[in-house]
Amino acid sequence: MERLLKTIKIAINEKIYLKDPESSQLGKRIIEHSILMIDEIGFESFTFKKLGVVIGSNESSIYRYFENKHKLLVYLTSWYWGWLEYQLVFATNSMTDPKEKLEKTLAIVSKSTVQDNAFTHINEVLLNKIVVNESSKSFLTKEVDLENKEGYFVIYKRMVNRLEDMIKAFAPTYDYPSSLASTILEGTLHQHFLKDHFPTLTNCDDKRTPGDFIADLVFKTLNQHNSNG
Amino acid sequence: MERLLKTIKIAINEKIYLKDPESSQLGKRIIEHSILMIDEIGFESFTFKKLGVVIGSNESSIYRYFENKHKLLVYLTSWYWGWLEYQLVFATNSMTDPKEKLEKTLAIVSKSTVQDNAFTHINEVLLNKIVVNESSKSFLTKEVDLENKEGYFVIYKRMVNRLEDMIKAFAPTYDYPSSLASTILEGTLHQHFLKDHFPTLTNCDDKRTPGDFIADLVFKTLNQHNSNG
DNA sequence: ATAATATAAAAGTATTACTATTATTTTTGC
DNA sequence: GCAAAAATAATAGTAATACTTTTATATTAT
Repeated sequence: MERLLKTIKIAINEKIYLKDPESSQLGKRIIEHSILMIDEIGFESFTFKKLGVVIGSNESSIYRYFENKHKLLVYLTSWYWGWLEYQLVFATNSMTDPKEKLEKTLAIVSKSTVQDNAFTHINEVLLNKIVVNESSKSFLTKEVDLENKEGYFVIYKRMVNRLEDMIKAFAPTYDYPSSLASTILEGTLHQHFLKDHFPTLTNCDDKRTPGDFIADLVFKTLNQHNSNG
Repeated sequence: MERLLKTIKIAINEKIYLKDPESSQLGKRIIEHSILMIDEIGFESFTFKKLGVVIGSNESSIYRYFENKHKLLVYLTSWYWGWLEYQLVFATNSMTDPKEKLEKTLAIVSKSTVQDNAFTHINEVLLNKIVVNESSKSFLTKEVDLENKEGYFVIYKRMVNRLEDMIKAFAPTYDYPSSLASTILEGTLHQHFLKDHFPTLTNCDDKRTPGDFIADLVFKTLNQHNSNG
């Protein structure tokens, strides 16, 4: 998989950036260090000026890649979902049994991220932390409808729709396949957050993971549905 | 209920404000118009300066009530959860059947908010919209652990724990009562958001509500659990 | 070698998120 | 009803943010 991914590029909607950060060394440094910095100080405190200082570059040069830090966040989360989607499709493509396929899918979307060395300038473990802690801010804005229309969130939506399809294949008459799919993704992220900051609001920890909870929830729901109509 | 609530005050942790906004006319105007304004322009664009202009008061006077807009958001969401908690306890207190009680609870926490005239300066419908669109930003911060330790989120946590207790009463051996409880609250808000902005990611609309989805999810899960162990 | 492009440096602007000081108004305690 | 205290308003000021613009320098492509 590693070798294959080295030739693969996660395709991000061109409207999100002014200049493709994958097209230059500076662009890659922007991505690499924005991940480190947002993880370290949080999205609110993160600025292009501070980023410029640590990558030894000028604020104005960063503005030639991204209009503002919000679009950079949209880029980073899109990249993450594209990367996860790739893993998902790769791992489940050959599977035929709907149950196995759904199980594998849940395992992939809810597992703790491990470093993937295929993309040397992207730290996937930290990017996953950013998705847990910051990604809601990319769509909880007044501009969400406009940006959605422009296609900023297509990768995420495609991911939810893939999950929806797997749910339908396993339980064709279930009434809420897309609501369950979106709940799986958001719910998993939220349980990861609670595990780290509000342990009394979750039963998840290092032994019973958010993935275990979600798998239990999904299969209890769909099995009950399949057996009782 | 209306008359009773007129004598009730939602108790908010005193560390969240510098001066209790319920203690003066100016304070109430701050709350009233911050709700209108955050709903209208969004939390990012909302400033104390703009609020001062519309309430005909000075920026510096607002700073005597709240240190910054983040604490005001924490106050507003706390008030909302306290208000919902009150309705929940009031409506379910006399119930004895665990199933009925859980059903009623789900109905209350997931229903579309209607205006409550008991608190004249608070528009609960708009406040509910703010909770859907902005409340995640109150805890997705680098300061969350510190603020949690200071008790900023006690009301929300108490609400999740009440839900957890109802789940336990109905399904005493279920493994994930608090994870399910937190998923119910966050999931409901998220489905409301999707319904308004990403209709392809949810099956909920005006006919099949987020409440219907969540009730279906919860009872399918817990019934399956109760019958299969 | 020249032109085109990318990056860096510097300066400037409007706004934000405050703090501090002083003046004025309102409330309260006697 | 008056003085003291408290609350609010007005004004000014600061440092940082979120940019934009201009110009200079370096890099790359033809």
